This record gives sequence, structure tokens and C-alpha cells, in this order.
Amino acid sequence: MSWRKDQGRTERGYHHGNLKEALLQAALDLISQKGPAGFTFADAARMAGVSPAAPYRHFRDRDELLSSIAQRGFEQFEAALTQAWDDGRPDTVTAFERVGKAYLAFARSEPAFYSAMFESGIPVESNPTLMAASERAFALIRAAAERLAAMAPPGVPRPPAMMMALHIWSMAHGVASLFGRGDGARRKLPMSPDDLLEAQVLIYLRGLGFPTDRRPSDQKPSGPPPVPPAGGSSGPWGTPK
Amino acid sequence: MSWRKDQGRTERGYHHGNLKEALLQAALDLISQKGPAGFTFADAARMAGVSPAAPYRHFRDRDELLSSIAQRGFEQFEAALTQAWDDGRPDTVTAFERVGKAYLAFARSEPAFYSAMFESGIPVESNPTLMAASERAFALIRAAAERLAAMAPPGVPRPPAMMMALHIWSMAHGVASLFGRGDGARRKLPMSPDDLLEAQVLIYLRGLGFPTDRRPSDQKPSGPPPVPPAGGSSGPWGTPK
DNA sequence: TGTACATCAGTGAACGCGCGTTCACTGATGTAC
DNA sequence: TGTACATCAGTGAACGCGCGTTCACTGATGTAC
Repeated sequence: MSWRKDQGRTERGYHHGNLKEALLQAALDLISQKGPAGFTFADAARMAGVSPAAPYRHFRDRDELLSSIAQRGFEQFEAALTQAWDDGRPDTVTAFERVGKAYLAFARSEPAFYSAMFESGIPVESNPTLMAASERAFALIRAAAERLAAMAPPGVPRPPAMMMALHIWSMAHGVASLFGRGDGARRKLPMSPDDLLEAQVLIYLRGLGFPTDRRPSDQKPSGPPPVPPAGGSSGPWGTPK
Repeated sequence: MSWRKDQGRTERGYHHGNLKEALLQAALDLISQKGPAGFTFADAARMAGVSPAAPYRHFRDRDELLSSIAQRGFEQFEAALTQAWDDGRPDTVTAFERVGKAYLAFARSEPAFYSAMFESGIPVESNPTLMAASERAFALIRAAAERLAAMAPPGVPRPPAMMMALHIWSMAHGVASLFGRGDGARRKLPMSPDDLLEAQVLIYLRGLGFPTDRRPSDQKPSGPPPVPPAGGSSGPWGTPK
């Protein structure tokens, strides 16, 4: 029988069998409880149920553990965005908005990963592996922006995809870190972070000349339209929910 | 003679004379060097040249010191934004863009304040004084958005100022925290954070129906226009600088 | 103007604590023959 | 199939360190009379 892993560490022999995983998981739990600064190597060992010396078999030091988490975070992040993008199906704008929502969903449901990736202070640029993972995640946003830019209607100047990607990334990150945190540090908001970001992105795309209201009606998400329709300044925006 | 403060603490008697200030300054220095998590009470005391027990005369604990810094940060932040806004002179759009630049300039030149305010994990919501200071800073952005919203051209629906303010804040915060950090944690960018944000805000405003290209020419900032002009997709955006 | 006294703002020694890290060790596992 | 041996992955005790915090103290300052 397989009592070795996923057994809740109720019984195990001298060897843990899956310590590296357990340490990563423990660190994630600790980070989501106390922030990336508030977790210690010793803490992670304790939570994994091993002696304080055991982690050194798997990680050189605390920083290497933190980097591993960020690494994994970027990979999962990229996977989530890729899945949301779904290669632009059923249409580019819909898929693009799904990416935005996936971004926020990731920040909300995986605050530990998110803060390890963006707020832990680890030098991403100086770690090639980490840098590459980060680039791959951004590359997806960029590819999506590329497809969107190519959709520019006739007569509208085609916007630089790189700029668009950076703008979208900034919007998503801004909303996520100010309002969309899964942990306690988020601020109150009169609307949902998802709606806030969606409206922002739609207005932005409209500013680039894209006819954002013209999607085929069968693609429209249910619920009220995120951008106030022409002719009224009231709507869901003014009243806190 | 006044040997008491601003004297570089070369000589002082038994009483420091200005310890509270000195501790705040020391903590700021430490935060900008090592991040908000990487400063200790004892460190601040050492840097101020006093015994480790001395800070307790002025702050209950480390958290209170950190909150004081955030408090002061919000106040200086508000002052900087207020000055940039200059009550909407000479015209609303110009003043608004100046606010955006001031936002980034603050994040860049005062990274210690910025991270104490937004990234230190102190619970702003549960500290009324801090919360009020934070609200006042946001109120300025909101007031500016209000003025901007009122400028909506005839026929264009007047956008909700609250939503606009949140959008602008998200954009500024997103750009600042991803690319505009004064400390080491910023990412490389093919354009300046200022340009990135300015273009983003202009596109956004255009998306709301504002004629952003129509400012009187005497108000135009020098340098190349931040938004690519109609008819070309090349420009400063595509090439890293 | 001087003096006594209260208050303020620091000192410095001490404490308990938990962390990171090392070390020689040992139980478990894998493998060559 | 059994056995000897190498390697792996963890133990547990120990260390030096710096932190937060307390305490009785003391020098400096302010003030009442």
C-alpha cells in the first residue's frame, strides 16, 4: 500500500519520502499566513514534521526555497493564463478578457505564489531560470496582445503589441495588488475587482479604436455590461456593494 | 548655538534631542536598503546611535514605528499629488497627467515610504489615523477624476468618477510597482515608466470619449507624443531603449 | 536669582527566544555480484 | 536468492547570533517658589 505520500504524515518511517514537496507546501502555507517575509526555514521544517537540519538536503538556504516557490508560481501562472487564453477562442476579445479574469483569479486564489513572485524581493532578473519562467508568462500576455493588435479595424493605427501587453499587465497587477489580494491586505472596493479590471480593459481597448461593444451577442457574458452604456452616468459604479 | 539637530550626531549629550525623528529617518534608510521586512527595531536604534532600549520611549513597538512611517508617507504623498494637481491648472488634462507623473515620481524617489504604505503588510484598514491619511490621498485622485468626468464632451456619457479614480490609481500603482521602483526590484522596460503610464492614461481617456489630442498646443509637453500618431505602428514603443 | 524637586529621555546589563547552520551520526534504500 | 556495501535522507544535539523586551538606573531639563 502507498502510505508514503498524501497520507497526512500520520505515520512515516525514518525517511519522509516526499520532503521537498512537503517543504514547498509548508512554505506556501506560511507565506499565505504571514507574508513572504514572515516565514522561516525552521518553521517550514517544523510544519513538515522534520528536524531543522533536514531541509538542507533539498535547498541550499531559505532563498533557494523561496525562489523555487516563485519558479513554480510562474509556471502555474503561465499555465492558468494559457488555459484562459485558449488560443484566442472563441474570439480574441472574449479570450483576452478571460485572461484578465484568470490573472485576478490567480492573485486571489494563490496569494502565496503571487507574493513570492512579485513582492518577495527576490531578484528575478539575476536568476536565469526564474527569469525565463517569468518571461514565458509575460510572453503569453504579449502574444495575446499581438493577436488583438492585429484585429485593429481598418483606418485605426495598429498599436504596438509590446506596449499593449505592458499596459494590460500593469492594469491587472495594479488591480490585483490593490484590491484583489486573497489575504488580508486588500482594500475595500465599491465593485468587484473583476468588474473593475474588465471595465478598465474595455475602456482601454476602446481608446485604441477597437469596437468593444460589437462582439457577437452569443459571446456576451451574462450579467450587466461592465462598461456603462451610452447615455447614463449612473449604474453599478456609483453604489458600493 | 544649535548643535542639537541636523548636526550629523557627531556630538550630543545624554539626551539625543531629536530621537523620534532620527529613528524614523533611520528606519526609512533601512527599509530602502532591505525592504520593509528587513528592518529591525534594534537596527534603527543602532543607526540612530542610541541604546536598543531608547526607541521604547517613542514607539510602543516595531509596528508602531512602521505605521508612523506609512502615516507620514501618505501625508507626503498627498502633498505631492496636491501640488501636482494644482487645482487643475492650467487645464484639467494637463494637470491630471502631472498627477500621474507625480505618483510615479513618488514611488521612485521614496521607495521606502511607498513600500511602507502599500507593501509592508500593515493593516491600514484597522488603523483609523492611517486609514484617514490614505483616504485623503485617494480623495485627491478622486477629486481630479471628478473634474475630468465633468469635462465629458457633449454626447459622451459622463463616466463615474469613482470608477475613473480607481482605474487611474490601479494603472499608476501597477506601473509603479512593476517597473517604477526606486530600489533594486524593478523590471526592465523598453520605455520609461512615465511614458508607459502617460500613454496608458491617454488611451484610457480616449476610450472614455475625451479628445485627448486636442489640448491647446501651448500646453503640450516637449518631446515626442506619448501615443503613437495615427498611421504608424512603429515609433518609440517597439525598440528597447 | 538660587535652590529643590519632578519629570523626561536616555543607559547598559540582562533575559529568554528562535533562527540559521554545522556536525557526526544512523536508519533506510538501492545495487553489484 | 542472498549478502556486502555504497549512497541517500533524515536525526538530534550543539553553536553563535541578534532580536525584542525589561529593569533599575542616571544624567539632563524644566519649573515652582
